[in-house]
Amino acid sequence: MMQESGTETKSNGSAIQNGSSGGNHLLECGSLREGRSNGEAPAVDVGAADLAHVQQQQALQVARQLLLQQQQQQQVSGLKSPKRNDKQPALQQQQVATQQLAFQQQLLQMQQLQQQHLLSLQRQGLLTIQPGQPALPLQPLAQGMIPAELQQLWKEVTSAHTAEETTGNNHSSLDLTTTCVSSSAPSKTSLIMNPHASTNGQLSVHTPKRESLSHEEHSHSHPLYGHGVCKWPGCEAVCEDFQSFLKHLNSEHALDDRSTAQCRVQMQVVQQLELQLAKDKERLQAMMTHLHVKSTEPKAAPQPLNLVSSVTLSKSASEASPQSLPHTPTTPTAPITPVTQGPSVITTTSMHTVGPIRRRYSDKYNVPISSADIAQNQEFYKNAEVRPPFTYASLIRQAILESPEKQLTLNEIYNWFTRMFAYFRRNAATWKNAVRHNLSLHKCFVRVENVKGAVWTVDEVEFQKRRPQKISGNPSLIKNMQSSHAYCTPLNAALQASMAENSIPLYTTASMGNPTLGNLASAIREELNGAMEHTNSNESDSSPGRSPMQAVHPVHVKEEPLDPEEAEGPLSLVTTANHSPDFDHDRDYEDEPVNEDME
DNA sequence: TCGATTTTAAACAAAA
DNA sequence: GTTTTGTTTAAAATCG
Repeated sequence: MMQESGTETKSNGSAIQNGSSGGNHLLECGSLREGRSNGEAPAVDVGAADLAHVQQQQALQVARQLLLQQQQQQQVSGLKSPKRNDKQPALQQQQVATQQLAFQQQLLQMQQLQQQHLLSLQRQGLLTIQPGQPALPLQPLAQGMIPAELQQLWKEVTSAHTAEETTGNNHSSLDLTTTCVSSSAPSKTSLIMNPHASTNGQLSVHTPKRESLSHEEHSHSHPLYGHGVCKWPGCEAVCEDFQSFLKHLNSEHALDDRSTAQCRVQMQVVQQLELQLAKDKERLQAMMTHLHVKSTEPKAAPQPLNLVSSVTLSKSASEASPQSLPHTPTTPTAPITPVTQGPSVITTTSMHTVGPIRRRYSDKYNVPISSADIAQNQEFYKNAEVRPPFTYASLIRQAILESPEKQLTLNEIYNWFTRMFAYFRRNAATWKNAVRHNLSLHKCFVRVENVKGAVWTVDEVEFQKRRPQKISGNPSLIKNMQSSHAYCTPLNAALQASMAENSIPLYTTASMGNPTLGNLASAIREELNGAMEHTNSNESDSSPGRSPMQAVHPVHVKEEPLDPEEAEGPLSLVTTANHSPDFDHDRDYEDEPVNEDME
């Protein structure tokens, strides 16, 4: 009973209080982050140099353990002698040579496994090798595993072996601090295997602080254990408790070729992600520089470019959530709608300083084109409390057309709004009133008495009746539209590639996996093609502008008049929507009370 | 400047 | 009686 009624018509203040976005948004945030932390796109916050260094350390660590393990095995199998020392240099040398050979073979195996895995990743689109990069990271075991390094490593290991023997320390537990201390590389300290790792062969760099974690804490913070599942790459074995997890680790992920290779692969994955992130950051900076974007906070919440130049937050939104935008950490990506009205200065605060600004008709021609655009924008608006640059009528229509039966109740329309747009998770009183108002105002929305009650449908004919002549007669708009169409594709491709390269979960699971988005994509293609068709019929029949799109996504071209109403944005679509709007992928919102019973 | 359109606010009534 | 739904009016803002 907390719906907008009562508070709705009084002031925004109460509506703001009723707004669900705050808490829900945090939930989204958590969910998203968790999704990302599940392996696909780990948050890497170290510099490339640091990462490389750590990886190098880890590589050395792997190799050390391989050797130590071999040595131990040999000792256990009878090679060890109580008095084996310098008195038998020839025998030892022979052993050393054998071990070195085996060691190199192991390295080779690891390298091959690693390359296979990377190839696999590349095939899956999880990794993309840039043209400037080598086709595959063929450098031996990542960085530094050159022959000289191997020799150095071998010296370390053998010296450790000797030290172990001389100290009489022949128990099976390996303490690599000893190794490091006694090695010729004193800088490589702090490589301590934790108690768990010492038994399971887990490779990790632990700080003393980490070492001091209690068992309880550790069980909660172990990066390979979470939600009762082993998070070892490709494992996902269910472990009821931490103890069973440890057992599982020891049994299934012991120190062997496979585990070490997987470790190496993981390192490579992280490295690739880091490299990609760095490249994309650089790319973003260059783009923003090129667009004269003033941004002192590159990590600030991304903003849809079109929203600043063409459409920005409404007055109520600005007043209601003056800090919502910069505090939107979950935005996976900004809409890639291009700016078509000249260079605009985009700042992180501009949206709040502009005051009441409304959409322009020209937004129609700023709409993104490709499915990736739609998907990305969808994701953006789902997570960022940014006002979508679409009219209420367009949104309502889209909501209805997405429904399986092309009809929705008012409450279902409400839910669609809140589900698809974070912006509409607050100020419910305002926008719900607007929705109702639009439903009543526009003739294209037809109320139908149903068995369950009243539902709303869309009268497409009526919808498209409205002022079709306006667009075709405006050369500037047409030009905008075409130019937009022309250059937003590479933008989208770039983003899509970037997302794919980084295997951002949002992209793969939510955007691409959501049938609604595909529906939106096809719908907008239709709309655009219709617009282009219309445009071209008025100007010239040659249609170079749309050819790229159609080459990739041949769609039906609708001969339909465009009207400002439907043309306000990506969601104002002449759609043949036929997908079920069951938002299985939107579980972030499904459990929100706001969706079931708005405020 | 003007007309068209959209958004926002508000009042009101009917239905659930 | 309360809430939801639906209608209508009005004003402000935006854009061509």
